[in-house]
Amino acid sequence: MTKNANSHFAYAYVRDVLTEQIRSAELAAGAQLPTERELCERFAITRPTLRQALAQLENEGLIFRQNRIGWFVCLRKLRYNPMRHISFLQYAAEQGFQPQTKVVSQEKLKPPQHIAEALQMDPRAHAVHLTRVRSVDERPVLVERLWFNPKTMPDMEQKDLSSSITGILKNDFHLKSLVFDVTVDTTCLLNPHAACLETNEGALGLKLVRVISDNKGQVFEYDEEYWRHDALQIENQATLAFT
Amino acid sequence: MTKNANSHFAYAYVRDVLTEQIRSAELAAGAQLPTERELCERFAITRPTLRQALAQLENEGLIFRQNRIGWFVCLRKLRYNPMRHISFLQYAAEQGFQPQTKVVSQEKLKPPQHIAEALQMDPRAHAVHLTRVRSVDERPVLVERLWFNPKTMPDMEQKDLSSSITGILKNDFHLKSLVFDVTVDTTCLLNPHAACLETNEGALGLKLVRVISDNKGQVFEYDEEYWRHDALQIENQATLAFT
DNA sequence: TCAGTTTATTGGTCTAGACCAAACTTAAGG
DNA sequence: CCTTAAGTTTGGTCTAGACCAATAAACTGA
Repeated sequence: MTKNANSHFAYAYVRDVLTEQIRSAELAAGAQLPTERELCERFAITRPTLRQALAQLENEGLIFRQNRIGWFVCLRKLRYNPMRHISFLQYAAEQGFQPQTKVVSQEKLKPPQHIAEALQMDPRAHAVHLTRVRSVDERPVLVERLWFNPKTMPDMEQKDLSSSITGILKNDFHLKSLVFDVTVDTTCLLNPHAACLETNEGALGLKLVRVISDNKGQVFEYDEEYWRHDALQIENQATLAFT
Repeated sequence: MTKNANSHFAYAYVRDVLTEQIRSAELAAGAQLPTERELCERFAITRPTLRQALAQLENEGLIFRQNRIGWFVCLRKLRYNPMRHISFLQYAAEQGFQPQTKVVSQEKLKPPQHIAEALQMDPRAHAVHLTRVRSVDERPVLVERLWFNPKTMPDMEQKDLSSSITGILKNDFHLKSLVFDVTVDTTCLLNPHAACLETNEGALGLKLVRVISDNKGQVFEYDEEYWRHDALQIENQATLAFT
C-alpha cells in the first residue's frame, strides 16, 4: 500500500487519512464508517493492522464503536466542569442535549475499605450507596456511584435521592458550605460500568472522584464518576487576582 | 489456558492477573515486567492476545513501555491542579519529585488559524511561540506550547521566558488579575510530542488547553499542554457557600 | 401485517507465524 | 581501558487466516 511521507507505517497512514476525513467533515459527526472489511480492502491491509489504527482514533475520542454494528464518528462532547454545582440535567440541557437519569440501584451495604477510609467512617458500618446512569440524547455517558457517610448523613435510605443531593445537604443537614475535592484519572472501563455505558469491556474511560466535606473537614459524601472519555470535555475557569 | 469465572477471555484474564499483581505490590512500582515472550509462554497465549491485555493496562495508567527495552510498572503520579498558579518546579518539588524544564524552541511565527482565533489576533501576524519539556525524576511528562498575543504582549522575544510568565504578565504588562479558561481532553500523542515524552507514536495522552485573559476578556496567552496520561493525576478543590 | 425463525453482517477474539529495528550485551582489537 | 563491531534481546509492525457472537436483515407462516 502507498503512504505519505510522515506516516510510514500502514496503521499510522490509515489513522491519519481517517483523522483528516473526520476533521474536514468528509465523515460527518454521527456518520458510520465503512466496515472493517471494506476499509481493509480499500487500504490493502489486514484487520489487526486496521484495528490498531481504529484503536488510536478511538483513544483520541474521534470514533466510537457499537458492538457488532459498526464504527461511528463521535458526536459533539458535553462540556463538563466538575467544580460547578448545577445539576447534570441543567447543564446538559443548556448545551442543547436531552439529558436523562436512571437509577440503577440504591442499597445499604459495607463499603470497600478505601471508601470507608475516605469517608472517615467505621469500616464495619453500612452506608447508603446509590448507583445511577446519566445519558444525553439517549446515549449513556456517565455511571456515578455515590456513598453517604452514615455518621454525618444518617437515614439517607429514607430520603428521596432523585432530587438534588446538594439540596439535602443544605436543607436537611443544615450545612452552610461544602468543600469539593476532585481528582481525574484515565481508566479502563470494566463491567458493570462498561455495560451500563454500552461500550466494550476494556474501553478507555475517565474516572472522576469527588469527596464532599464541610469546612471543618468532616466528610459527608464520596462520589465516583465513570465517564465515556469520548463523550465529554472537561473544562474549568479560575481567576488569579494579583495582590 | 485456564481462567477464572469473571474474565472468560484470555486477554481479560491476563489483564486482571497483572492488575492484581500490581495492586498488591507483588509487582512493585518501577519494576520491569517479564518480557512479552515470557508472559506468552506463562499464560499459553500469543503476542497479539498478550498485547491486547498490556494495552489496556497501559490505558489504565498501570504500566508503561520503553521502546525495545520492556514494560514497567508505573511510578507514582504527579498530582496536578491545572487551576493553581504556583510553578511546575515548585509543586513537583513539593511532592518529592526532582523537576526539570528544557526549552525545545522559541521562535516567532504565524500561528495556526484556530490559535490565532483563540488569541483574538490578526491571523496574518506573527506571534512568539515557546515549546518546552518538563520532566520529573528525569522522566519527561509534559510538553507545553505557549503562544503570546503580539497585540497584548508585544516584544516577548526580547524577554527572559525562562522565568515566570505569570510574573511577566503582572510586572511588565501590569495586569491586576487573570482569568484562566481550561479544557482537558484525551488525545493520541503524535510526534514530535510523542518523541519528546519518550513514548511511542499513538500512545494515549492528555491534552490540556489554557487560555489566559484579563477580566475584560482580552486574550494574552494560549497554552497547550500534552501530558503522559500515566504520569499525572488531575486534582482540584472548590468551595460552595450556601447563601 | 406481525411474530418468529433463519441467514447474513459486523465487530470480537485468537492462533501462528514472519520480519523489522531500537537498545543492550558481549567480544575483540588497539 | 576504551572504542567499535557483532550478536542478542526486546517491543513494533504486519500477514493470513479462523472462528465466535451480537445484531440486523430477510424470509416464512399464520
